[in-house]
Amino acid sequence: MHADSYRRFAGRPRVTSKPSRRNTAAIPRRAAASPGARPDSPGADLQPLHEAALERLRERIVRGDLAPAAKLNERVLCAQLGISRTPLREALKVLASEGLVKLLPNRGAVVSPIDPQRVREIFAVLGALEALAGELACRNAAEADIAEIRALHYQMVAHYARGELAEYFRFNQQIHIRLAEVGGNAALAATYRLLNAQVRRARYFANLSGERWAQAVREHEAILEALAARDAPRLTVLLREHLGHKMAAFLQSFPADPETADRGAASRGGP
Amino acid sequence: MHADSYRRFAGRPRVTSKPSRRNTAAIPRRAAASPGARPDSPGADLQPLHEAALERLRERIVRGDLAPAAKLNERVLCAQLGISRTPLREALKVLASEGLVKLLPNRGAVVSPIDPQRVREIFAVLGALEALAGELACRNAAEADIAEIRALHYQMVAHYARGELAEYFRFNQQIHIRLAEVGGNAALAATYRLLNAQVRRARYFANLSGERWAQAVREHEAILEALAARDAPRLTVLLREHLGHKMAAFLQSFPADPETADRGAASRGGP
DNA sequence: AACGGTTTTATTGCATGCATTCCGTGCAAC
DNA sequence: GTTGCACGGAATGCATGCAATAAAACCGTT
Repeated sequence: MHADSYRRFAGRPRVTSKPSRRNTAAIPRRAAASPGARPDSPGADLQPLHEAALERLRERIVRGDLAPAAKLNERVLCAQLGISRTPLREALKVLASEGLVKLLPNRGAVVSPIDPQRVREIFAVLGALEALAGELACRNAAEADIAEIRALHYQMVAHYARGELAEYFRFNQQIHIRLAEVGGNAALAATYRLLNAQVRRARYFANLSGERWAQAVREHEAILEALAARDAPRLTVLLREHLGHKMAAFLQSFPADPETADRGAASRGGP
Repeated sequence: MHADSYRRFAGRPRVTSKPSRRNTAAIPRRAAASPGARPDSPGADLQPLHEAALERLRERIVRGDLAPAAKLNERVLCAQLGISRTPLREALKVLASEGLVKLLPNRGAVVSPIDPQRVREIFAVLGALEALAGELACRNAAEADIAEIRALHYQMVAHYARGELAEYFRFNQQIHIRLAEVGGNAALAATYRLLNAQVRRARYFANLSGERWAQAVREHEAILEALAARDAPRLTVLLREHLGHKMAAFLQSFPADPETADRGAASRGGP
């Protein structure tokens, strides 16, 4: 990881000199408005520090920058983010409620360790959510939405062709997120994002073989076509298979306890 | 502005080395400035204040004590809970991430208003989750789990027979929660609880007619029997129908104008 | 050297002070 | 009568200080 990624947040090391004006330098305070608004729009509301810290920390955890089980020292994070402990602690509480951080009372916070059993469980829930998402997408998505997903797909394929794993994965995630969004159910999309963030961290532990990677791309291709044809039953099956393969790839790195394996199994039931 | 003098001696020796009891868990009604002894309950556990505040506020919101769209004044809540603003604000941030509270930057927090469209969306997600929960319950629940749900069911029926709506509803909720739990998927249960809490508040807007109430009890009866028989396909259908009826009952009686969200006691003792 | 208990140190949890922002109010201008 | 704006009270956002707690270091005893 290049150190420059953090430079934007280390710009104000002297917060403690005297009671001065509010911190405005370390975390660039951009508009908290809906996507589409320019970050530097004049007159836009500034994002509160606790919210900025939340997003930065969540990003770092999901990206694996902050490794599972890593200790989160408040003082260190404050220095890195250039904020005081109050907004940082507010952010940590939210991350804990999201499941990305574990709070040990009087002993600080750690990044949630990756528990294979828990990952299995989340995969099962994601399976149910994706099935619903697929149905809603087939029914409600605008043609423009599908076109956008197709564009994302081609970008993803381009990165696949170049062997750019990180970029590939980014678009891969975007496709799944958009699929959950275009059905028009915001609560579904939010829930999907929440759970997806928790398993996204596990991707580093799944060794993506060349064959599996190619297969995943083919599966995405089929998913896209089923969506374009608005063939909900077929899309549901494809999504379930795709997720099952993804989980299997993960479980290869984390051997499963056969006794409890079926507890997290993806939902059955024919289309 | 007064330039407050900063004490330079940071290494101030600590006076106390005695194992003094932590502030409290029950959240005292008085200012915690005095470290003096207080006749607190003997079973005082060591729950942090922000966590205790979180649970209390969540309970009050879900129960409707804090009505939808009610303004949450920090100082008032601090006085009610007997804590300072720091842990209170941490709790509010978590409630916001759970969707029970809406934060208006620089303008405070309000209890999330009940948006019929959002409730519909959540019902759809709950449907997908209940379907998965039913399958897992049929497959994995221990006989003791089913017996426990049956016991809850009978208690619920008893309250129905007495016309005790609040108690009936409490057991009703417990049954659904347990159903999500006994399948052994903790992530599913947590997600279900999270979303369920958001729609539970809407129950006051659904006027439960005598006929609908009786029908709901019959539906629960059938659900219980399908679970006892571990008939997953039938259970899935029953759960979906039950949820559909619940949503229909809510949507029928929800006031057309969302501004009528003014029932319930917003805050006792407030101005 | 190992062990139990005590002091030290680092870190968390909470309360509080202060600057900033928002909103209502009153007054002036149109 | 309406609009615009300055002013003031009130509430929020954040930084910081202090107490409480757990881990680490210490130290004498066996």
